[in-house]
Amino acid sequence: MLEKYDFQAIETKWQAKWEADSRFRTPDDFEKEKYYLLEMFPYPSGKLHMGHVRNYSIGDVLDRFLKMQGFNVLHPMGWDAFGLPAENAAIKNAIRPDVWTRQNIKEMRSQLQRLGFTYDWDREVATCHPEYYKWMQWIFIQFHKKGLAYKKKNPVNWCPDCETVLANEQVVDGCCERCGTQVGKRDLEQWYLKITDYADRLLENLDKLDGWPQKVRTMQKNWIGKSTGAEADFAVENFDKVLRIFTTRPDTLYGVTYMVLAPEHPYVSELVQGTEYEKPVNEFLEKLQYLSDIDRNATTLEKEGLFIGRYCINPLNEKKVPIYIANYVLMDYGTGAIMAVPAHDTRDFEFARKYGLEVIPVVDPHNPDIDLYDLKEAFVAEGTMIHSGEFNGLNNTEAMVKITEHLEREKIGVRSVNFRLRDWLISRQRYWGAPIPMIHCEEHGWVPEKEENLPVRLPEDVAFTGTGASPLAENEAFVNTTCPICGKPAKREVDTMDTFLDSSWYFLRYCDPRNQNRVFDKEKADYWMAVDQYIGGVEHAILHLLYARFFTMVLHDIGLVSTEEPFSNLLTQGMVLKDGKKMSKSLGNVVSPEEIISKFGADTARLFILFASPPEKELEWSEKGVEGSFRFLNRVWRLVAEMFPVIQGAADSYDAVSDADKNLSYILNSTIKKVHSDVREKFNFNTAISSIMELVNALYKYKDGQENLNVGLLKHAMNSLVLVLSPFTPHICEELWEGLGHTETLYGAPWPAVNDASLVQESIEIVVQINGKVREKLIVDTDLTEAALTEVAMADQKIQKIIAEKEIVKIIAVPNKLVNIVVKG
RNA sequence: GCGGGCGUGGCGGAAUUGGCAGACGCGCUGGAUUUAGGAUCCAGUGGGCAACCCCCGUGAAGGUUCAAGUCCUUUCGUCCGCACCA
Repeated sequence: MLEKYDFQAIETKWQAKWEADSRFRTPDDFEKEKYYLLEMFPYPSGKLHMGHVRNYSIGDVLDRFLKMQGFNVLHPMGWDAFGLPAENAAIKNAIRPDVWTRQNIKEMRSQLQRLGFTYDWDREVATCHPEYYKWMQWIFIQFHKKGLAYKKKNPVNWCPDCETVLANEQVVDGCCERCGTQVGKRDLEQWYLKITDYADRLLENLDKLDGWPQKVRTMQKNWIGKSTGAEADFAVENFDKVLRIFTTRPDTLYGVTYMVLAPEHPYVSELVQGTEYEKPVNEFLEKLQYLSDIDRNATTLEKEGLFIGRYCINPLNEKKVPIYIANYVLMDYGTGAIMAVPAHDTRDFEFARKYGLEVIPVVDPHNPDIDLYDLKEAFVAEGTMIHSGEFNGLNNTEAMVKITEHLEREKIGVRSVNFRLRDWLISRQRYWGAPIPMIHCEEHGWVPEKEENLPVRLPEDVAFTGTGASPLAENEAFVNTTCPICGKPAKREVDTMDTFLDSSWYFLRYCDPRNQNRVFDKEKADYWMAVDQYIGGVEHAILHLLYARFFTMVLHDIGLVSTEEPFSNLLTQGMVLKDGKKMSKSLGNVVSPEEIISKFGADTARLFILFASPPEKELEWSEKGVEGSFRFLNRVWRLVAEMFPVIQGAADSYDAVSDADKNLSYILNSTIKKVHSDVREKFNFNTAISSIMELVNALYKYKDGQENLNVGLLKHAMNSLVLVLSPFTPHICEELWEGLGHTETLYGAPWPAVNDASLVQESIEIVVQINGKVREKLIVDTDLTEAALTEVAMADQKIQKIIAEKEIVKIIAVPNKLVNIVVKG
């Protein structure tokens, strides 16, 4: 064994050995109990950052730990390799995106290996690889067959900087999620996936995902945004069409005092044509066009509207109400038209106030503090129906049902459900993505490429000018093809897929990554799926996780896999901060993993990251903290090295003779137990590590404080220490394990057994309180009864002194914990 | 505005779920050893007090309880998500 803790030599040695022995390959052993452990795969941007190191260190501890528990663990890694940065690099540095990406993958793969992670590299996938995107295209065609992929012309979010469209989900505060540029609108014909068909299931299943953080479930729930209500038809005076509105409050129909259309509503121009209102309406529309989405959607935006000179008739009470257009009504939700009930809707109330519109209360709160006829704000809570004809006196929630039924009976409305979730726009006007495998034929329209012709390969000779349109459109050899149906000349789709499609099923491909004939084998997928533990950043709470759920459901429905939900348990790890801020180049506070590894080693880097904070919390990077972790590993190293000659040849078994033996044995066994439960049940790696530190402290104390060392106990303690520490810092532990005389590698060695007998203590310290304040601590026999405990406590001199002259009101005794004496006077 | 989380020493963070607040680590103070040390070891380290076996202390205020960091009510601060979704 080496004299000094030479982490560099040790880490290189064991990484090479693991690799040479193929230690991390996972067989499809259907007989064994499986555990599918997955961390979100990275985009190969060039180098790993600390967030990656944290994410993958968490996963690696679990892998190593679970292997020790005997599970067949699938722990794969791959690359989310399509995407814009590669293309930008192509434009900027005149390097091909595939070359750039491959270089980055190579670099990052070697960084991952330098951290000692247990990935099964035989299962590596890269989404930009034709073997992968072939099946991506195949899946797209299956979606198309099921009617879940369609093309539609629509105003779409357009990022002028990235020069591509964005899904609604990729627009953050009206800006491009990636580059922050303000997003505009463009009318384009684009491919969509019908995720809205699955809205209800995506929502309902959330309740079953109890292994997910509540926060993520809530975010998805809000994103899907289901609201139940009714649609109702309002006739328009002197107009042949009816206006259909959507409301979640059909109970307030009698309180309607005006109507509001989205300015883009298709009826608006007809309604004002040739009237004095035409001009102001057009001006209003024009003004609105100049408003970006960001302003248009802000709640702070002053509500503005315009009467358009027309009236419509409330179908329930025949009341004639004016029609407005206003900036707060959106065309792309509901029907683009609302009935306004200012008494019971805050937005309508605000608008009515501004334009002096009538307010009619129809729900009575029975609250003396609220003057229904001089409302200060809209009343939106429950109450009793008033001014509502035959519905008067009902509770308003009952009235909702009754009025909806009435609408349906009279054929003037229907029960209706609306979702905020929109269909997923997946076309991207970019090069570096999977080509959408569709062909346009003059005669047959859009036709999928024949499956036997997949993949539709990305051509390599493409010019990147950086100007708007899809680069593939310039490549005639790519564009010109023949119709799969009639064989006549036809043109390929030149847009590529949103990269979120690639990452929506990669976890399924890992189950059978080299399959040439099928997307994946069902038996293998059924064995491995669902992912037992998924780990990644919370920034993917909505997009990626929702899309992946959607894909898995569709693939389930097609019969490709039995699982409907892909991820049973989800852990969202916190960010890595420096000086309280997110590490970023612009702030200049980035700590590079490489630097830490070369200075302290991978084990220290992993240990610090796991020790400094629980995984789901933010982690504050601390150079001093890293040094502390390094110090601890050195302390372990010296301890084992010093004990090695002492315990050499001893058996790994012992009788605890002295009190010190018993004490050490107790600490040892409770540490093994605690590390197990901290890791397995709670992912509390920080407390697991701190208890190992306590064990090391106890071992130092034991060895320095004893005349007669119990060598069997020490041998067992050293072996156990190395075992329980190994998931966190595998390299040093392998080296120590070897030094302790083991010939098999530590990876996959069984977890040490807990000796329950050692955990039973003869005596225990209890606390004696007077009126809830600790006054004395006593060592007593374990498991004393309440009566016996009380007796011991009362007999104590100090306690006697304090309670003398006082009246004892009550005594509470909790075995093995405390006695509380309540006194008066 | 709505929804969710979080407030504990100088710092990162513990506390078997109502039972000794501050584990473990960082930092700091003193000492030992060393030619030297940013190495190692020992002791101390929430505040107050000359001192204690005393008093105070988990953002603030109130409550429940023999007992509250933990439960309830109110409130302040902070972070995150959604944000005119009818």
